[in-house]
Amino acid sequence: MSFSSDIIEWYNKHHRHLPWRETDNPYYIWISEIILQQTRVVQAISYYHDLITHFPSVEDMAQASEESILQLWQGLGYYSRARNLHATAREIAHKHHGTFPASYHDLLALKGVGPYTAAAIASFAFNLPHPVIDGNVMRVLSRYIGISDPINSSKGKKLIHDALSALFDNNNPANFNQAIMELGALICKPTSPDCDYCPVRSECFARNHGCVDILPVKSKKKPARNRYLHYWVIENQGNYLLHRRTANDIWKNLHEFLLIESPVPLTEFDILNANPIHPDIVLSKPDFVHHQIHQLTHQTLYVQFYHLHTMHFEPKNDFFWVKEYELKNYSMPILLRRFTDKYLI
DNA sequence: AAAACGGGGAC
DNA sequence: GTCCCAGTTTT
Repeated sequence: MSFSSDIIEWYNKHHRHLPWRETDNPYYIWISEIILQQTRVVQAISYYHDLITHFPSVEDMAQASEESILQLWQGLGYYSRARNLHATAREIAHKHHGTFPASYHDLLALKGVGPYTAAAIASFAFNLPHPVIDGNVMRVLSRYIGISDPINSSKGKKLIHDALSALFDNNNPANFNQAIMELGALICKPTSPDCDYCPVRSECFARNHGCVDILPVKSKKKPARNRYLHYWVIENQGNYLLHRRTANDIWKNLHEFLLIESPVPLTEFDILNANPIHPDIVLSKPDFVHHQIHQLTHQTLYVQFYHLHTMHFEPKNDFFWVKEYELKNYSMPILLRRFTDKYLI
C-alpha cells in the first residue's frame, strides 16, 4: 500500500507495551523522552516508574530539589538531563503556570529538549505532525532509501530529513513516529536485522541490493582519553569526607570523596606522599586500597580508592562530613555508589 | 563541524 | 575490545 500504512499496520500488530505508551499526558511523555535519550528501553523503565511515582505532576517536580532528582537519576548517566529536567519543571510550573507547552516551537525552547524530543512530545502528546529523527529512524531510512553518506554528517542528515518528509503521514503523526522507531528497534536492528519479517522489505534499497549489513555508514569517533582518579576515602569515627562536583565535567553536581587526579599514571607512593588536605592534618596509612577501571564513552577512568583514618577537623571549602549510614542520601556516580555499597554500608 | 556528556548490553 | 542506544549542548 504505502510506507506509512505498511509500518503502522505492522506496528498495531507487533508493538511492545511500554508504560509511556499508555498515556498522552505531556508531562509523562516528556519525562520518558528525556530518559530515553541515548538510553535503551529496558534500562529506562524502572527510572521512569521511580520518577513519576516521586513526582506525579510537574508541580511536584518543580517543588523538589535538584538533588532529589539527581538521586533518582543515579546510574543512568548524562546527568545534565536530570539537571535540565528540574530546571524545565520549574520553568513550566512558574512561567507557563503549570500548562505544558503544546507546540513544537515552544517545546524546543525548553532546556534539554532538542529537535527529536520536541517532535516526540508534539506528536505523542498532541498528535501534531512533526516527524521524529532518532537513531532508529536514521538506520531504517538509510537502508530503505539507500543513503551511503555517513548519517552523522550534514549531508547524510539532510538526505534522511528529506526522505522522511516525503514518507511522513500527516494524518497519523503519533502512530507513524511510533511505528518507524519500533521498526528500527525490533526489525531493522543494527546487526542481523530480521528483514524477512519487515513490512517494507519489498521496496527496501539495502535489502534489494544486499547491503543491509553495511548501512548505515557512520564516520569514526575519537578514541577515549585516559584519566587517573585517586579517591581519598577519609574517615573520622564513622564520618566520611564528601563534596559536590561543580566543574563543567563528568558528574556535575553529584558527590564524591576527596579526589586527586592526574593525566598520567602515578604510583601509590606518589599519591600517598602528598597530603591533600593540610600538613597539620594527620592521616593514617590506608586500611585498604581498591582499584578498578571505569569505561565511559569518551574516557577511560583508572580509579584508586584509598581508605584511611584521620583526626577530626573542620573541612575547608565545600567539603563536609557525612555519617556512613547517610552516604546513601547523597547523589553519586554509579562508580562511587558501588564502592560505598560494597565497602562502607 | 566536532567534541563533550554515562552507563549498560549485545556481539 | 567495538558499537549503539527513542540526543542535547557547548565549543
